[in-house]
Amino acid sequence: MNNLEFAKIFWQIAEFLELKADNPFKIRAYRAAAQNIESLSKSLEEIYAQGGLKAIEEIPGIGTHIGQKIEEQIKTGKVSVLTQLRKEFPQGFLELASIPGLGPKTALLLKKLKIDSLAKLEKAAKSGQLRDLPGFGAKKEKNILRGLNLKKASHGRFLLDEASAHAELLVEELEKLPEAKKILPCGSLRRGQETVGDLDILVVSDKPNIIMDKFVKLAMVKDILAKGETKSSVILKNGLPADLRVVNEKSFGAASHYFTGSKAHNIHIRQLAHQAGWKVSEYGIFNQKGQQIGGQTEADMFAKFRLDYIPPELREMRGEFEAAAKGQLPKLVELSDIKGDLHLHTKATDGLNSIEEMAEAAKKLGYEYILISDHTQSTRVAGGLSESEMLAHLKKIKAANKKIKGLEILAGAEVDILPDGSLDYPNKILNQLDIVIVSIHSNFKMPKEKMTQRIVTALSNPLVKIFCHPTGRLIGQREGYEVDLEKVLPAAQKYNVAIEINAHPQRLDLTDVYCQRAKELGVKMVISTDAHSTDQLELMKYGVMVARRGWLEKKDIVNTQAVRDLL
DNA sequence: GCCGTTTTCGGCCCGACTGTTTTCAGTCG
Ligand SMILES: Nc1nc2c(ncn2[C@H]2C[C@H](O)[C@@H](COP(=O)(O)OP(=O)(O)OP(=O)(O)O)O2)c(=O)[nH]1
Ligand SMILES: [Mg+2]
Ligand SMILES: [Mg+2]
Ligand SMILES: [Zn+2]
Repeated sequence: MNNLEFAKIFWQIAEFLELKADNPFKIRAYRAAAQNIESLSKSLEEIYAQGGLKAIEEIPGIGTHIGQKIEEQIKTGKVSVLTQLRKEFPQGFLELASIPGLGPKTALLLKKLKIDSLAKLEKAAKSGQLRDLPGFGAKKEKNILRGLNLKKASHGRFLLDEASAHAELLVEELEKLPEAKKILPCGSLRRGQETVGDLDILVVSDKPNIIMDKFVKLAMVKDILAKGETKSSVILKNGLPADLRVVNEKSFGAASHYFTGSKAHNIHIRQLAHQAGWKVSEYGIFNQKGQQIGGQTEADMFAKFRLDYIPPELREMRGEFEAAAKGQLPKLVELSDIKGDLHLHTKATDGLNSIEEMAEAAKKLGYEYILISDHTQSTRVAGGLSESEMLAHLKKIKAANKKIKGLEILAGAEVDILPDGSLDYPNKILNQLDIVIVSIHSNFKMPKEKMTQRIVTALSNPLVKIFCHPTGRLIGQREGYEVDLEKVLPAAQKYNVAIEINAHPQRLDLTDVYCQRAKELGVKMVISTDAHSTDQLELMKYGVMVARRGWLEKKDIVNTQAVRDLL
């Protein structure tokens, strides 16, 4: 069982306990444990195999009880508490609480009335059965119907590029309002999380009512969920929800910190405030008399606690406070550090543009080099090149490199790793390439052991320099193949192969927590776009975000180096 | 259920919006 599956056990236990109106702090404890398990870069199974229950209990947020449940799952394949809870609730009941605006209290009430599925709820609401319940009324009943519709129409989480694009559009609209003095997109988007649930936009203004009135009337707004004088929530026409928060200038720092999150990070800084005899809210840092003593700038939110500034991408409760207190935060890699793109395609295979077009676009980004890396023969669906076609393609790349000044065009290929771990071309072809990058495009459904061996075998070829999109996952479409990164990463280190952070918003592969692990193991990383067209070269920023979330610095990233120092 | 440079017991972040209330509960950020 992988860590995400372990985490899911505890997310579910938390959910069930909430629906039983159990102790809220116990529920929070389960959620904290789930969150921390998702942040681990080593598998619980492996931690357990190496250090037993004791090692498991050293994980933050995991104590004797949750530790025992992990042990039970490993030993017996189930957690009896969860099995029991599942029996207490009818199938489909959990879905009720996923309706926006309908929480655990209401769900519990509905259960008593035997309304325990979405269909039954809809029927009850439509026939006016809910309005007479205690604490209910006609409006609440209508809101439940609206919530049902919202859930049906819900798009789920959004990829980073679509969320970013809509944030930019929304910011453009808000910039037209003279009452808006500052506008800052916050939330998971600012933290560079791989998917985004909603936009969280902060505005500074002394005229919050005017901002709110104009905000909810914007053409891009489809539905208004709530509207107050400091906070409003809407759904945009593309289905993306957006929250707007308006504060005074003097609260800008505290509010941007609050609204950027993460929630767990926020709670921690509020606990630090408590220890110092202060209080932190989105309005500032306050002393016991209630006077504001800080929080006008975001930097001050850290400085007041003797912490170095923690960049948004690190605010995930993954050790950032300890590092900031000791002055040991990494100096994170930046987009402007990137000197080239080492994974791109042309119309020789499944790309849209020519070598020259890709090169010109790369020059416009200020790059020093690119690697043309088209597909190889086994990847037929992508127009993979036969040996002779590749040799001809090579000549074209070399010719383009001669022709185009101010950019080094390196000749490479994204060589398929065959099921037995051998490569799609013999070494006599690979020898002629400047840089060989490799990846898996077929036979995804191998057992973990075999897949791991397949990859390690490929990486052991001394001509191989980069392993691309190492897990093969496509966000929202398919899980990655089963692979033991605890073996692949050390192999990459041993054979001096760099691991790719694929910057495509649907891949973002390797993920942040494994980037951190790779760094620990001394593995070099490279950030590449896998661009299939000139405009996709600009996806680099999303890969940089992943690297930053993985605590990586310029020196950890191969393509921040000059071309002569590459690999 | 977790956790401890004041604690191994008694805390656990703080505030906005809505609908139903006549002072607050529920839900959410
Ligand atoms: N202090 C505190 N802050 C919270 C809480 N819930 C949310 N926040 C803050 C931190 C979040 O990053 C920010 C925006 O909330 P969201 O629900 O939109 O979460 P976020 O953007 O992190 O993730 P998302 O991708 O939208 O699911 O508000 C909370 O319970 N307490
Ligand atoms: Mg959000
Ligand atoms: Mg939000
Ligand atoms: Zn590719």
